[in-house]
Amino acid sequence: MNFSIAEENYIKAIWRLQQSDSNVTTNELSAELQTKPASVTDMLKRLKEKKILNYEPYYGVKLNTDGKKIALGIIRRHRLWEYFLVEKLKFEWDAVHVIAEELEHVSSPELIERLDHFLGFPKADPHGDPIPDSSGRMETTRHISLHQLKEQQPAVVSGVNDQSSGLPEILRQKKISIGTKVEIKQRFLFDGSLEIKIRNQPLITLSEQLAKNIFVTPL
Amino acid sequence: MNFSIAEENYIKAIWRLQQSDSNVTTNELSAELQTKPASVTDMLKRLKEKKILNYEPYYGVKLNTDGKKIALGIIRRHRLWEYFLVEKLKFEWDAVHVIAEELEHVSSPELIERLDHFLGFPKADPHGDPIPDSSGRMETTRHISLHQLKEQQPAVVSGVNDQSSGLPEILRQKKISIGTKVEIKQRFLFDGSLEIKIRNQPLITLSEQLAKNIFVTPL
DNA sequence: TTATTTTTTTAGATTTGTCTAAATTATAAT
DNA sequence: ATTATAATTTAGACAAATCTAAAAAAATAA
Repeated sequence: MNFSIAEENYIKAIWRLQQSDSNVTTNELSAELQTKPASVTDMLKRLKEKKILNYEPYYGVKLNTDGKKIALGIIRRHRLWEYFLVEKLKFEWDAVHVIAEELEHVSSPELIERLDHFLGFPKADPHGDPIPDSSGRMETTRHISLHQLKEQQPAVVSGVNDQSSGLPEILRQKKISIGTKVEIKQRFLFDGSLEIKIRNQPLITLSEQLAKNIFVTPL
Repeated sequence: MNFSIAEENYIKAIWRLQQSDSNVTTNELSAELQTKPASVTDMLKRLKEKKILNYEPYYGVKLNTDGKKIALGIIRRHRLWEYFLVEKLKFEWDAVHVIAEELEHVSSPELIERLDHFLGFPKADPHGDPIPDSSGRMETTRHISLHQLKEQQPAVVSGVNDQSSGLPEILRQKKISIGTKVEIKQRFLFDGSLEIKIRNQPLITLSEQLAKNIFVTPL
């Protein structure tokens, strides 16, 4: 079956919300996609017709097996293009998300297989998010946000939010990148800011906002 | 101003037809785009609103200066992507046209400038068609089809039809590629077929159909 | 030059994806 | 348990891009 760009965007959004939430509501989708709830309802009815999700009026929506497979195909295209944009075209990673959102809808399977090969079958995109293989399998790097990390618990930076711009600049300044070893030394309840230790450098301060956009894997 | 994918396809089609025809008719466009003449009329009225072409009911259409600039931007994107697909992803050139028709609508100017840089600022796409620079200028390689070449007139193959599939296979077999020196030795009026000479090889026969899809620059 | 054919446009309908406003259902609060 | 609030759906409208059928204009042929 074939999906329009609008449909693909809904599928992707449902998949993303479903990761944390299992059952996705109309309002959540409406916020995620910047459309009105009424439009979401319309689209969910159409996608239900296409048998890629379970939708019960008033009770939210969930992708079925087919729907998840389609979603992972879109994610795969998105992340491969992001990798291409950063590795080959030398974009900063905060600039690539918007462009990849367009490229991901180009629908030639052979294009994607060749792109994957050209890029050397990367396992993760520039934000640290895993790239599904052609059959939809991907590493489940279960990372949490640095904000959720326990104090004194060593961890490695494994990703950053792929939607937020301006992140590379501040991370460069703070000398944080994917792979950096970090540990929370102190947490201020007043503003949620953190004092963290990086290798043998002096303590640095991160705002709550920043810590929420950095993902880590505890060691 | 911003154009939809449908609008861009019309602009590109008008530009292409305008090359040989100056004044483009509704029916020509309808044939080129595989739509009904009535749909063409509708779209021409909308594009006239946007002031990128001159359209007089019953008297055809012509892109104005702005329209040509937009068209050349689309052509630029198309041809750069074709070059990428062949040179980097190792597609055969008859496979790339359809994919490039999708990629050409991805609308980030910075993407295209970086892609151009990454590819080394190529002057022509894999079919020999010149790539406009970022301000819309391009080499006017005035090539003619091999079918139109005069007998005994030496020429160099400078391009092939970018829309026809199966061409690389037959050209590989006949040992013809861009840059090959050719000369027509004999033309048969019966079926339009040609006997041509390539370097120091024995004469080979090309069908009229094939000769019409090969472009040459007379020497 | 008049009639016929072809081309083009107009009128009205359809699909996709969106919206607003109103109605309905579910959830939370008293 | 009833009411108020919040979430969701329905109904009806709209813009973009297409279509069919009919009307109008231009080109061609008798």
